[in-house]
Amino acid sequence: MRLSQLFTKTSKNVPADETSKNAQLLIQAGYVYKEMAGAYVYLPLGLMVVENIKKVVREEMNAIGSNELIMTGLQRKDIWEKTGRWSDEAVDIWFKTRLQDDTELGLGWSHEEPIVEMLKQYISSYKDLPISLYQFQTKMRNELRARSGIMRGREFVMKDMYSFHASAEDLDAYYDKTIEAYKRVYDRLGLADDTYVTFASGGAFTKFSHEFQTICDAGEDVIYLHRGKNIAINEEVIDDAVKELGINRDELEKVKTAEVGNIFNFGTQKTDEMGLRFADDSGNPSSIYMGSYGIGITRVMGVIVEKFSDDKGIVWPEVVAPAKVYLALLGDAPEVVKDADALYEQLTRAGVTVLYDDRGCRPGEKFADADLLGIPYRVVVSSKTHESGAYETKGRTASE
RNA sequence: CGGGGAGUGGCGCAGUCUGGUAGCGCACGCGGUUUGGGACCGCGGGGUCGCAGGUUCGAAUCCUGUCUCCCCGACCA
Repeated sequence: MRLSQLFTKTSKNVPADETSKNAQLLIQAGYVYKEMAGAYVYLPLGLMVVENIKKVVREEMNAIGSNELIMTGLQRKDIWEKTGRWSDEAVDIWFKTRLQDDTELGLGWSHEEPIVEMLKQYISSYKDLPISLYQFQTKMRNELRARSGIMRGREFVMKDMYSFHASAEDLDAYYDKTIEAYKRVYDRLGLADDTYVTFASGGAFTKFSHEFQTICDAGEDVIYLHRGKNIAINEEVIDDAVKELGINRDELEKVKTAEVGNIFNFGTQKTDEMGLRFADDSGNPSSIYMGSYGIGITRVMGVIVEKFSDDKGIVWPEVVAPAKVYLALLGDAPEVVKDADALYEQLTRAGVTVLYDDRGCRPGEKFADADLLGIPYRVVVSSKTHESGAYETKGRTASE
């Protein structure tokens, strides 16, 4: 992409009404625009990052046999009433609205109930199981207080996956498979070193659910960690977990984290409540086992910015960066422009993503923007490089 | 929802205490000089001070109400 054609620009001033690092840097660099508290526009560069994260997640979910779909943002009241989760007492973050004929609707904050309802039409026999489905959805949650920039919004992009099984064993096996897939996701996103599979509350069928927690000062969670044994426990279940796992609490280190993913074993509770069943090999109706697995895509983006930045700006891991190379054209000498144009084309043809800074601004501004934007590699094309016949390249974090 | 802070050109701020009809930096436009780490000089455009009401000859400034934003807490299937 040519920067001369990009409508956003970087700013020297950071917004005063944001104190979180991720929001400041993302707004300053032109990745996001704040529409209101907890709701951000993903501008062209920001969208590229979101899509890059989604690509990694998509590949790993596909690899464990899940099917992608997109469900609706509008949701039916009657479906959620079946599990008692329509009421504001049960779920206090609902955005609700109504049709012109006064029919009440909800804006999706999760899709467990709707997907179970939908599957009644597609699952009838054990031959139809197991099934795993996922989507990237904009979730709407009426949080009391939005905060931490894009890390906790009222509207955010989430990957949610749901799996359905004929037996508890089959669900357990898939649950474990998903844990491994999630590990690969965070590994590819550059977060592996600081991300822990964490025991947490909320399992309906098992004692604990699992969360993926990334060490991050801007996070909202606290976990207890044993780096050596690779054990992590959310503060909310620390007493139970210590007992259950037979470990000494004193050996655990207390750290602040951000929840970047979670997985739930629902057992047959939800499918039973909603009447989703299958015929086993004897033709008898049987309960279906369900798992639910989430990754906050935009939150992950925020966490990455929080963790990977320096005094000059963002330092994106290569897989998520909006481009791999920042091509800085210095000066406007025709032969130099020709060099840069040619290199841009050559790299693009070779499948290397490039932000081509063909703007008429001064070198210092281009270097500063390259750093602020956090592009992994910078290539300079100038009259000097035209003379020498060699381009200058530099890694984002390399010193001059 | 409780506590604290803040709303003044697109962004960052000063001015508010001690009312007299708005200023600076960035950004933007024009001209010129520049051109390897966010250049410099000159000229210029853009706000009526979150919104509503009140006090006053006169309100960004005082009073009342209200909306919004940020931080801490509570909350977070």
